[in-house]
Amino acid sequence: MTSFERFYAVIKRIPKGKVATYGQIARLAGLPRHARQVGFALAALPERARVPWQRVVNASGEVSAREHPNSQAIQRVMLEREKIEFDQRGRISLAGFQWKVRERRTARPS
DNA sequence: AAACTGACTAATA
DNA sequence: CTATTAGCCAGTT
Repeated sequence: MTSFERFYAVIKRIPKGKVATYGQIARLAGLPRHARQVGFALAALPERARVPWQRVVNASGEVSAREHPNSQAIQRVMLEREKIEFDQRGRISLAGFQWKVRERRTARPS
């Protein structure tokens, strides 16, 4: 399994209406400090893949810039369509919209 | 094989 | 709050 596929698997679990950061994806995939690789994986993502790539934003809660600015706008529209709100500066409140998930846990909490 | 390149981040000023 | 910087690391040249 490639690291890309591990990232995709995590991203697929992001619920509609929530977002996750690149670093968060990397950590959940078991590959800490691979945030940049996550972005790279998304850039390489084939259009046909059913991966909610639009739900991945940077640690500041904004849609990251990229080579083709167009898809950036598309991403925002897709998120707004999921009822995610942007402030005047184009940022999402992570406090309210970030996907919070329990990290892997080995022991059972009684 | 060495250099370059990011859809990144946390720390610092 | 914004701007800069130094880490980061696999895929591409």
